[in-house]
Amino acid sequence: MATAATTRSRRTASREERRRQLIDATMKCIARKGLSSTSIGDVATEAGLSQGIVNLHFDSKDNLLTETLKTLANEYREQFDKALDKAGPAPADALLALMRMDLTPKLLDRRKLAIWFAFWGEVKSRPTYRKICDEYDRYYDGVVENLCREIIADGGYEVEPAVATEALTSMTSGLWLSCLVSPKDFDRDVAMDAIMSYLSNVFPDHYETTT
Amino acid sequence: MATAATTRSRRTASREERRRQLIDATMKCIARKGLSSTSIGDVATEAGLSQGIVNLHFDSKDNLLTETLKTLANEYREQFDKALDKAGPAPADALLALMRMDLTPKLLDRRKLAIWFAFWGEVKSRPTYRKICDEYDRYYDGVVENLCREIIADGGYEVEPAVATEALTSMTSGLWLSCLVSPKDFDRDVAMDAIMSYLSNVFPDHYETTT
DNA sequence: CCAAAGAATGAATGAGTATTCATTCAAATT
DNA sequence: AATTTGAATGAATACTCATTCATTCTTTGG
Repeated sequence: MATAATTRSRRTASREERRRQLIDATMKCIARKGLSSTSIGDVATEAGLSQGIVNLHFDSKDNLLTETLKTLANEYREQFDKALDKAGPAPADALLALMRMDLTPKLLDRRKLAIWFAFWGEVKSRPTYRKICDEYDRYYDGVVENLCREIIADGGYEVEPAVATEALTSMTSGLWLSCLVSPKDFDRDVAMDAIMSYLSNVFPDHYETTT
Repeated sequence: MATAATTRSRRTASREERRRQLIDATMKCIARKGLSSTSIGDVATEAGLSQGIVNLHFDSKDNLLTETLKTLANEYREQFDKALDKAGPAPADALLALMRMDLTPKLLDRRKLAIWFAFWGEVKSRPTYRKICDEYDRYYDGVVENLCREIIADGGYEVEPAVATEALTSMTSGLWLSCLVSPKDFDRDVAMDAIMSYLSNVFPDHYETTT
């Protein structure tokens, strides 16, 4: 017992703990190697566990990936709701807070983006992925559209709420792509300015130009 | 034409013909089954040819995929250049033509989008893909930025050319995602309105509001 | 302290797949 | 026709990888 000092972390963990640990490992692998070359063995190794562990807790690789996507989407939603909560009651403030959130370093991190795009890349051929993404998107769009509607009513602007919503939400996901593909050129401030150029020109009374 | 191999007359085709045929088959497979479950055998079957054909013409699967991405990017660039050519000399017209092109049914087709996103999904883990995408993007951004610069100078607008460019190009790729994930809800007219809401508010003298 | 239950292992299995290459075939050349 | 050239085939090879499961290890409750 010379090596008694090595307090190996508990060999057994609760079901939820292990699932979460494996999902984290899956995300790391996808970010590093891509979805197409992430094997169940890679995930187990990344988690420091054995071959069979994934099927023990998730039954299949397919299921593991679906659960990973759900977790990713839930994490985003938590950020989203938290941003809404923190923002003041004014719709203009809330909308700005949501836009800022999308460019938060925590989210706008190439590893995280890589995972989102990995799943989006399979959306067409995997209806399950599409449904998950669609369901969450619908929620975000609803919130943004309501905010836009209030701002438009308040300011007497011409634009349709649905149109402004589409413009803003598209812009943020497009900025993500830009960050993923051209990390060298990508500038968070320019990205935020791009969003502000929309807000301050379409909703001028709510977002004064500071220039 | 169910399969490309309808012309059974010639068993042998020129090198370039076969390569193109195989790339087309690859695109179809990626759109249908996704990148991760497209095998070299699938591609050969889709092309109506035999197992070994891909490695005969492309040496490796990796190379086939890289060449497929290059072809996809070239096709986009052709559309881009053609749209620029057709548009009048006025920068505002040229910019509008480019935006319209991005929403052309020919490009905004879920099968095509699925291929783009499939490659973007692997960008982080495959430097080659990233380089190809980045290189083309740089070209488009340059053209759009020059158009924006001229429009801004002409209209005396406040916005930075780089900022307007980021806003517009991000919006179009974001709209693509929207079409891929929520095809039911996606509306081409709303998408075009979203772009117009930017143009007509940021460059009001160049894009009059028609409402 | 001892079972019983549950968690984790890791070797074995079998399906799938990229790549190779000896052979077959069609067209061009002599 | 006979020969040469290059395209195409498809069976064989040498992998990788998801899944299974008998066994081993930990914890817990009596």
